[in-house]
Amino acid sequence: MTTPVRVRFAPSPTGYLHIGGARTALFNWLFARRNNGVFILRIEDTDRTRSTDEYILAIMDGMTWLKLDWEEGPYRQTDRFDTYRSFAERLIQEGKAYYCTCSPEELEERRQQALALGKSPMYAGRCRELLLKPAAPAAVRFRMPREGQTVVQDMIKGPIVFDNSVLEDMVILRSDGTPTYNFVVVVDDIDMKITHVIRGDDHVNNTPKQIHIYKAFGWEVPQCAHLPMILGADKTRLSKRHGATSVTAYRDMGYLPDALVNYLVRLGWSFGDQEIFTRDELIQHFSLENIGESAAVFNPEKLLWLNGQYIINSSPESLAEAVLPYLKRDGTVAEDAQADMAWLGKAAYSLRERSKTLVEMATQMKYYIADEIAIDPKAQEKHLKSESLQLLAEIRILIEEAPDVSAAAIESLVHAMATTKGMKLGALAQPLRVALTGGTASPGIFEVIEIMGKELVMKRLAKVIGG
RNA sequence: GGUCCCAUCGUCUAGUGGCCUAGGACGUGGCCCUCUCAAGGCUAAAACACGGGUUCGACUCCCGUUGGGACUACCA
Repeated sequence: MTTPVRVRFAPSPTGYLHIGGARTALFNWLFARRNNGVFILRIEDTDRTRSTDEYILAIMDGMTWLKLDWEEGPYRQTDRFDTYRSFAERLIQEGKAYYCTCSPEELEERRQQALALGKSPMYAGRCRELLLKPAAPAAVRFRMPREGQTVVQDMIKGPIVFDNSVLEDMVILRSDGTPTYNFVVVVDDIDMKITHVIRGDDHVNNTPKQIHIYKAFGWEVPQCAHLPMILGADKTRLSKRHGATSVTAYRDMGYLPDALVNYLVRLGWSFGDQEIFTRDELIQHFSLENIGESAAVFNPEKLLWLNGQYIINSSPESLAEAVLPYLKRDGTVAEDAQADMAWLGKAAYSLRERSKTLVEMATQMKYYIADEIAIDPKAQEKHLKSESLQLLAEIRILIEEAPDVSAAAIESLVHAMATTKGMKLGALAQPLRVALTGGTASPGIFEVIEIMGKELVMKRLAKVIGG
């Protein structure tokens, strides 16, 4: 009987859910699902000046959109300050932590001096042996061992060895009594019985410090797995200057959550040559062993391709659902309109191979829906000359008199007309396309006619031909 | 500066000592299909950072160099 897997995603609410955070959340979620474990959301808001409720909501919104559901939480660390203080108190009692009255200004000054001398800027331990009593403005520092080594057994990178001499006596309680990150993480992970800590590898240097806190309390250290970073095209850590980095920005740009998840999971994880996975396949195949060890560059073009693949493989029903919000956002469909979802599905489905995003799809759908369309001047110039207009007039009569405007029916009519005139189909199809869609690119023109319906087609032709 | 991590096509990656004249995917070029644009099919160019070992044999193991990244707060 093994202990049940419990993992957590622990973002700090100082910004929206970004690409890197989303991938960390995703890997935790996948690991939990794969192992029938529990996925916990914990908000690390001990920095009260930078954390906001708005960001907490935004993070949850992002996770919900990506369909990363959690069993427990969101826990908020600001709700747990009493717990942290009592734990810290215990450390002080046992001499494992001590009061420090050095002011931030002094510390900064000493750091600069050390740096100028080419020495390590870490806290030298001035108050370490003073056995100070709790004075008004005093921080509490953890007493790190000065000798020996600490080994982090990382599930992705293998053993990582640190000399204890490089470990700083870090502050665990600020002088205002609030706890700091490296301390609360450990208290919470134990309190929440976390079995596996899966996080970004920007935390590896924190890990040996945290290990000593576990030990100070006599606790067992969870398994840890440090994920490689996600980089921008310039190979520096992905940030705002690399363009869109928040998850919701991708929603706004018309990406499907499953596509983003698929892209993110393949950034650092692989399963042979497979590129596209269903959620179930992901859960089934996911394992920490298949995670790479090197940082990965975020490639928007591959994400775009994947999104296109997901759109192509979507059903008409799900496309209708997915694209509707964008149609409303554009004002193509009225906010309060009762949409004909079956028709919408058919229209969206016709554009699935031509839309890399839902935004592109919604844009193209305008010509199926709008009363008036703008005609591209270049297209008009090329395809709507007077001879073309005459042909269109003939086609207009053909369609007018047609008992049904199914793609097949109209196609055979127009084909026959082309044959009679000894013309190529394109000579008829292109003017028709420009007249109906306003441009030179669209789905098969007969499919377009079927979807538009006779009334709208007649209207568009009348507009172009005149009369 | 110190500590730690990393190193296969431009990018994501497969590869766990011989299966590699290094495979797949995105992107790029060409061809095919075709009423347009796509989608799709076929195809081409494109990589084991470098130097030492270990071994009968290294992309794979070890060491070093170089390069990149992260951390180095009373931020998380």
